[in-house]
Amino acid sequence: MTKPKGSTAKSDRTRLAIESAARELFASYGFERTTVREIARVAGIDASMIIRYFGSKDALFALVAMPDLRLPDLGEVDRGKIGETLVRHFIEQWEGSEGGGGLPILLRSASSNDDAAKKLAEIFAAQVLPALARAGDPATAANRAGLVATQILGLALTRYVLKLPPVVAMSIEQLVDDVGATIQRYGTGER
Amino acid sequence: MTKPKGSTAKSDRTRLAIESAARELFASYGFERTTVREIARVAGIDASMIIRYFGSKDALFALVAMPDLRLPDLGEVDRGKIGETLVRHFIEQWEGSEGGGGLPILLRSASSNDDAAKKLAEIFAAQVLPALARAGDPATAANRAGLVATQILGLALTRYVLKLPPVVAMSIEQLVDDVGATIQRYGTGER
DNA sequence: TGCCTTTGTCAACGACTGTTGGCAAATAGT
DNA sequence: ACTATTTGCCAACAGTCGTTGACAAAGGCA
Repeated sequence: MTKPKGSTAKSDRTRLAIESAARELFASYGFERTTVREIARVAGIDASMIIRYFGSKDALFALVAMPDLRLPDLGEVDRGKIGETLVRHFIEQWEGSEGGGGLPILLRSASSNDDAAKKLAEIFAAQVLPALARAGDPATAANRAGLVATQILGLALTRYVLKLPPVVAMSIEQLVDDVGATIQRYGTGER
Repeated sequence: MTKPKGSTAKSDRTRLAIESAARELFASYGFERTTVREIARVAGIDASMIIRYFGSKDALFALVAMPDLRLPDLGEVDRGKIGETLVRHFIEQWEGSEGGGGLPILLRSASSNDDAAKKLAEIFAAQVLPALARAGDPATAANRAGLVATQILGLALTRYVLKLPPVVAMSIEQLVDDVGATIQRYGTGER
């Protein structure tokens, strides 16, 4: 084993440095184009340490690409402001520090990595779907969650991954207004 | 030079076989995970031929990843059916033969390939933006095109790249209805 | 002090990548 | 039929990838 009994070891700093570098590079370049040597360079240690600490590149990716969307309880927010609430929640998380909670990391790699795509699907099934089940007829929850996914992931893709100029240029408030109205309609099932 | 004067050469069949295999593999696995050896295997020839015919892997990709969206003239369609028209146009193109006109190819690779992302931005600026300029106030065209991009690319991503189950399960008519209403609002600027 | 586990570097492995040059077979032109 | 060009395969290159094992410094504990 590589792990001692306690967690007060001096090596925890290295461990965190590796995780931090991995998060940054995976988010910027995706899984395939991020090399363990580059992660090691940013973390300031040797590439072989990464294997010893985490077992493999895949294991390290699986560890840092576990997004927790931290969705609010939609049963407690104003029925008419579900869309606005959701969009603001996502944007503020993405705009915030440390890679926006891991979802951009997954999104970067999901297009060319089947495991990442599968994990993204699980995230939506496990977090978005149950949250939306409380915001309308549970029988149509999967349908509504799918529509929400097309718009939320499309927003994340164009603004943070592709960086399409007109989408990047828009203010948070405008996005909350325009996209929020769409999510409101998709999420609740209202016409 | 590798190209003779006329185009009646027997080698044109090989050229087309390479392009076809490249389109298929780039669309399925993206630029990074598609190897020239695999393209050659599918095309039934040697890998070195690809370099001789197209110069490099990048050049081949640039050639097959040139989507022409073939957007209809929005100035001639019913003002209230712009969203429906656009969504149906895109879906039918994607659902159709030969990789849906190249946009999925680009989308697969754009997440981890800067050139592909840049080209995708150009496509939208050169094709979607002018088409939408005729469907509302030209001053807000960029803004509206950006919003349309978030929804259209999000739909393509979730249905054809990530293959999220609830999105895949939806019928074309339902997508035209639900997503079409969003595009209608984004594209025309109406509330 | 001496010992043993941990932290780290270094060099190398086998597998893979895009790409190149040489040479056989097929084909076109005359 | 003879020749020159083109089409194709093969072997190999230089580079990079993830991963492994050996071995040197460092630190805790007796």
